[in-house]
Amino acid sequence: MMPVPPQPTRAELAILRVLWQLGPSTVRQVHESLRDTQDTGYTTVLKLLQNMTEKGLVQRDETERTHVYQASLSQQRTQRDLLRDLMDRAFGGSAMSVVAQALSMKKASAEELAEIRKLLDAQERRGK
Amino acid sequence: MMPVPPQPTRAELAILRVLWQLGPSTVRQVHESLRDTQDTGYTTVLKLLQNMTEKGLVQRDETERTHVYQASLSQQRTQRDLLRDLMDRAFGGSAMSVVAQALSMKKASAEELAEIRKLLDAQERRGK
DNA sequence: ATCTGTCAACGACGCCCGTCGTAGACCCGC
DNA sequence: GCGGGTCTACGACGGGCGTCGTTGACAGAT
Repeated sequence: MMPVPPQPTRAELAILRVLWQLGPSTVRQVHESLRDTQDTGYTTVLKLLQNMTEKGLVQRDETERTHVYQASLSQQRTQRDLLRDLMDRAFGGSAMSVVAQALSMKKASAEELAEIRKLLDAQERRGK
Repeated sequence: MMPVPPQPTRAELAILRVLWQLGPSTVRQVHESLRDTQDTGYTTVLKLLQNMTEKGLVQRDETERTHVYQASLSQQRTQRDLLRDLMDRAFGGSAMSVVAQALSMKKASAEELAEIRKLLDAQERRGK
């Protein structure tokens, strides 16, 4: 039993995104949902999911003949881990630099900006 | 000549961080500066830098016997590229999700929060 | 001229990742 | 029961990455 699964690779993350969107799914479902953007063979998806099961990234229900996979960690949690990692590796651990870059990248809409302000308020309240 | 260099790997990014901090440096300098945190052999650093030269991630001045390396892209630019990539892969391209995660991760200091507000103001002004 | 240390270059290795071909198990309809 | 379709399992491969050993060139000191 792996206590905390390792970070997903690119291909693995693509699969996780499908699982988060669809919920518990079979290989076939994942493969077809992935077909739209990627063109990965069926067995490739299967192999990935097997590897991911071994790593603890997904959990497999094999009571039925066609196994059903679901992500072990929530999307939120995974996003947090990935962002934390990048923050440490590329931004010297500075959350502010990340925010600055993110803001400078895309012209956020007025609503988004307001949303962010709300987040700021909440954060400030929590901090005091 | 590579128009736009590929994304640096983990080890490569560690080296870039040193180059950004020290400015143009020799292999030895990079190696010693890296010694504090990592324990990578000298030849490993050399090999990495050679690869990175080939990829266009760094530029090499070989007029002197001991070559001098410097990063091709600025830290800002690289941070932007990396964050963009992660945003697309893990956050569905939503800058706001990234900001939210970043804020929720670390309790930012009051000064940092104020700084972010300033960024927001600037962004809003630019947007209109 | 020789020795010693520093440096770049080259080649090799082990590992992981993504990909796929193939085989075996299973189920269903005929 | 037999054949065709679906599914998992297994093994292999090619490429990239990080690591290092070794070699050869060069420079400065003795």
